[in-house]
Amino acid sequence: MKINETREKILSVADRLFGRFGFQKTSMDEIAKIARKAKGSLYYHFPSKEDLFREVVQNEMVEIKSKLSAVVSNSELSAEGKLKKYMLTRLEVMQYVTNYHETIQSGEIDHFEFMGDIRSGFDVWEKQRLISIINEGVEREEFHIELNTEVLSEMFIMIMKGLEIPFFIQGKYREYLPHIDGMANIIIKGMK
Amino acid sequence: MKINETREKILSVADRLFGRFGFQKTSMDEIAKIARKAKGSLYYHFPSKEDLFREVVQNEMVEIKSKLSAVVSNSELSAEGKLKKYMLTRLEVMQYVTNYHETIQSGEIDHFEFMGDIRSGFDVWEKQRLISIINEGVEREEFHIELNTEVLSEMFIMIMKGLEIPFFIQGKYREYLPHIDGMANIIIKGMK
DNA sequence: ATTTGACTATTATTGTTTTTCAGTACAAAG
DNA sequence: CTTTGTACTGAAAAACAATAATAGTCAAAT
Repeated sequence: MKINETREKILSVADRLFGRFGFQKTSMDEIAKIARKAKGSLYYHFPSKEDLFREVVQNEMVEIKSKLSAVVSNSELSAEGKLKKYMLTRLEVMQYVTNYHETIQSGEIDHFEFMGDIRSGFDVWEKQRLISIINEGVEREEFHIELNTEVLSEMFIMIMKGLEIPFFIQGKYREYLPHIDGMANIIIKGMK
Repeated sequence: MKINETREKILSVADRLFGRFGFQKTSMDEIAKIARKAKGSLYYHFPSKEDLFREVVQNEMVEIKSKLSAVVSNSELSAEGKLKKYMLTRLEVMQYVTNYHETIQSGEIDHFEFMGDIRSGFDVWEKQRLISIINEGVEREEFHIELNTEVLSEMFIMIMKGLEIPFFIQGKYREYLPHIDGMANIIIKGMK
């Protein structure tokens, strides 16, 4: 078995278990056992449990960005379509990145400092994508905005972040979902 | 000392202590001691600790509704002005109703069933006020909405609720506040 | 270079004892 | 009618100690 296969196996099992039981209630022994690897192997590939968790979360982040990038670069969509699709995709994809949310749910958000780094890194990334969509809309004369593009994208992020908690933590995904499109419509109409 | 003075004294001390330490970590003995009343007096006026807490929360609810009602019935404001002021006032006033938030913060939201009643009662109340503002705006031809008034007010509530968590639990009041007005502007512009 | 499983020091869990606390009872007094 | 103080109970929580689980190491094997 090649080195990468072991690594990937560990990561995939860790992803599943962390996602199901959270960081605390998943032991390295359990990961090792289910991945059919010796615990020593885990520590050969990852310096610590926290580092393994970080890598799992980072992989989920790559997944999120990839899905959202596909929306941003979809040339078949208008700027308006991109904004709407972005919101929907974000909500959808966030529902499945369980490890990313685990730290938020478990009270101590800042227990891992790297979560702060990842989060703020994503904030910067997301802001740039939204700015790019909005600018595209302005260039194509789809949007006629009065506010600063930067402020506008911050607003969008604020609303989307605000929705994360009722959607996932409080489990109102199904309850709220039907309104997302109408909400996006209002906001976008306000930019026309 | 009149009967109501004792009652009020107990309520005011309970409000302070519950707000500071939460329901669990505030004892009836402590309330009695600080209010300079005998514990028997507390149970003469309130059947149980939970009932006392309920009354404290209900009082906060009255406070919230009173502040928001003032906005809704302020004849000097346009419908647009009312919507903006409503959002700002709601965020502002929520910051100080600590007991109302206590149950949200402490994980078990539905620990007290009466909280659910109070919350959903407020939801109904709030929806009606927003509908009334929006209808007023439509009548005065300030707004030209395409969506159902009811759905629109739900949207507003959704956004405002979404903001509660980052604002109070995650303490981003100061960080987000400057953007509220711009956000309200966009949404309102989308209704014109 | 990788993988392994026994080994240790630390942390978490469990079970037990002690203390705290909600709620009651009541006699006395304003 | 309202308030007080004291004493009480049963149930829940805090403190503590014994036990088990687990993060991380390492020497030997592949």
